[in-house]
Amino acid sequence: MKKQRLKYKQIIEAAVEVIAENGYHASQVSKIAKKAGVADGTIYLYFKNKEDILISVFEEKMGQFIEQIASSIRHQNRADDKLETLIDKHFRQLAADHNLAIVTQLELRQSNSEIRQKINQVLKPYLVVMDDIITEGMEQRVFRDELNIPLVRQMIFGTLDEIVTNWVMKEQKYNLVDQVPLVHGFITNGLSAQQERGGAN
Amino acid sequence: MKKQRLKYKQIIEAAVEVIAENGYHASQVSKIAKKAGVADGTIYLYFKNKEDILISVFEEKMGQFIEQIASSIRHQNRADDKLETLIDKHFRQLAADHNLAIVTQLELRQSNSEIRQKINQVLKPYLVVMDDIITEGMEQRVFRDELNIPLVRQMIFGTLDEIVTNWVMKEQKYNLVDQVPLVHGFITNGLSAQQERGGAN
Amino acid sequence: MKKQRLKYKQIIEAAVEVIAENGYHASQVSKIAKKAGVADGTIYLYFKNKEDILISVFEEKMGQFIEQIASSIRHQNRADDKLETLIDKHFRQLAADHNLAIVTQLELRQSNSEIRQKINQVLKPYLVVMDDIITEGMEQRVFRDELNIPLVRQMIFGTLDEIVTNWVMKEQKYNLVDQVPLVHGFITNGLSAQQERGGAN
Amino acid sequence: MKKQRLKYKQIIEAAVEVIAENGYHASQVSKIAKKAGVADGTIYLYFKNKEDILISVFEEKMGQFIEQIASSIRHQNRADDKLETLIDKHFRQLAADHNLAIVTQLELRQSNSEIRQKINQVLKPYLVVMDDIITEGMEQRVFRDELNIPLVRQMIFGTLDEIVTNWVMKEQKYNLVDQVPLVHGFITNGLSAQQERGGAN
DNA sequence: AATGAATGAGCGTTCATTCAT
DNA sequence: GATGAATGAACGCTCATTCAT
Repeated sequence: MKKQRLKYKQIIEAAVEVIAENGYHASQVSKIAKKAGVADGTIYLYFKNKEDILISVFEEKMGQFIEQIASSIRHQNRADDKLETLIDKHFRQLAADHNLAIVTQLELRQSNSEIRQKINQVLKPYLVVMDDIITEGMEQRVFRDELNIPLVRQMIFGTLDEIVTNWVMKEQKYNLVDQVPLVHGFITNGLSAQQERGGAN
Repeated sequence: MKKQRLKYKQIIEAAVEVIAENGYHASQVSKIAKKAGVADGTIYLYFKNKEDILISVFEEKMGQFIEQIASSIRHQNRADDKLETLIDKHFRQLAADHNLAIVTQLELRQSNSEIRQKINQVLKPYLVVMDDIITEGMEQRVFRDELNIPLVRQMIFGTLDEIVTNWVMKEQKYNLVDQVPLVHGFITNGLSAQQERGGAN
Repeated sequence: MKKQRLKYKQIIEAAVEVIAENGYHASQVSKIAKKAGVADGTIYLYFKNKEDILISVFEEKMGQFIEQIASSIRHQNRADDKLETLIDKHFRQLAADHNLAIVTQLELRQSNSEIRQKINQVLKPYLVVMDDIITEGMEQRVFRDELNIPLVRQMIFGTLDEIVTNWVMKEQKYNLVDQVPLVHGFITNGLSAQQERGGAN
Repeated sequence: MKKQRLKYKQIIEAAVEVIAENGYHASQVSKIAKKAGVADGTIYLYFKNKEDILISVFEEKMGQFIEQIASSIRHQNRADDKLETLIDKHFRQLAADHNLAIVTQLELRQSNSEIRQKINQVLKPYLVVMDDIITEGMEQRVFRDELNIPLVRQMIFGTLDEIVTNWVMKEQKYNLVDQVPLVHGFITNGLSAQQERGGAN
């Protein structure tokens, strides 16, 4: 399995297109096979079952997605700069591939909990990247130091994810990357040393 | 239809239980009927079709959910107090009904886009509540005044939603309501008057 | 059962209308009840089951139909005059009640063989009327005398029935009664003393 | 679809048998599949849906039926000879295939109007054959020349159809083909040059 | 007599997966 | 390796009939 890389890739790409075009529930294996230019049975030479296709789509696409972000922040020093880059790359990559955005934000979420568990495994390295930024931010005293890391990471991820999902559902009518500074401001402010309540003095 | 409120409620409750126990895709109408203690056909005296059951579950449960939050903040004045109450009630209500939490955070999201559209309609009043708080916060100068309201609301909703989803997926091992102050702090900080970047050092 | 004649009639009339409007397969008992202005359950105080309604419709309507024809020919003497009257009344009555024509020619034929057997029982007196005309015609030497009565009756009935059915299916665009002389000519010719083959000239 | 002729034929034959044995309404797809020796799903590789099976049965069987009649009369000259052949072949073919006779005369008529419309389309060539004979008969002065062709055709078809239906309903107790001369005599007499009314005496 | 809420059996169709070629 | 015909389990919904009121 997964030997001949070419056909494997073809099927993955076909799956993304088919799911983006037809929606999760109307994406039959036979449609993916047709789009990939192979026979239905051939799919099963490269993937264990339909579930495996979906997870593999996520692995392939998210693997690149995460690596792209990780490598972009590698040479940066300040946690809040890293965070800004992370947000920028997160938005930029999804804005650049509409099909992928549709698939990851809307369609793949219709899969059953078992598949979603596995998808979460794939996301784990991304969460680690976030956790590291938070830790660094606390060390650098860029962020408050009493932060509950998993909680903060959930807040950041939830914020980014919801914004992208809304953008996809609004049929990508506006420019997602334009939102980066606002989002970054919101998050860094939220994480920085606490002011007195109510602020404005 | 929807005449005899009693049986209608019975079926709604049964649906929540069945979906929480079996997962969205394994929730057959016949299972719901059995759990509700009625015949399969009886379901269709109260609901147009299966889809209608699911949407009604959301309407009933989220209707209460939102109303509970809305009425709790009605008598409060400060936007950040309102926000704290909103977060508290949001978490508290889902923490109090584990089945409902599973259904809304995990299972109902597997529905097709048509159902999800309708679910989003039900959520709309909640988003309005949030928008109002943000507007008030700006007027009261509790929040910065140049905020992009829809964007901020997405960030708040995304934050809360992701935290609850994580809590549900972690099988509710910890106390969700305990997280309220941290989350509230994160958000109000994020929204309050901007400090110099990076703050402390 | 069949006690209070009023409601019984109401239901029969409603059934004809419902079947004519909706077609046989879309004529649910509940629709007939609604049109008749009674509760579903009331139907079963007057009829054993749905099948009984359909047969009763046929009994009521065809009873009149046949009686009308029988009484019209009673005072006539010549078999071929009787035949002409029979054809005329047959066409005239169905032309006068479009709903009935639709129901008897098209819709009731979609019933299963069991019901159709019973419908045929209702038709029997009509066939006897035809048989009597044929017998008389032979005695009067208006028709050939070696006729196979059941066969001839089938030919006559088949001829009339097919013509009416075609007229109904053509949505009654032309005048059915206008066809009487031609049909009568065809049949009496067919039944009269045999000429040499190829006939007249 | 309809590729591998063998299985297609198997299913058609199975459908005829199942319908003849069980009646139209008790002929489930699964029964047809079982009788044909294929899986339920296989049916749908060869037919669009159940309706398509029924129409195809009619197309296949009636196609042959009509072609058989058409080719038999092709080399004949006199219209009344052609008519006799038509009646003979009509009766002979249905007498030779009892299942087919049951299906076409009784069961398929229970189908809804949509299917019956399509069945009528299939019959159209047969009606054209009849129309041609009538036209020729008039040209050859074998028949009267003022005939209303569609009406005459309806009378002929109605006659034949009713005779076959009666024979089927009488459970085929007598020999259908024996009736040919009588029926032919009735029709040609009916169509030949008019004698004075009442004829013989 | 009349109601109408409740019942529950019954079936066409889809589609992931297999396997003979 | 590649094919694609064949498989068969699974389920939402309808509607004639009943029966407590």
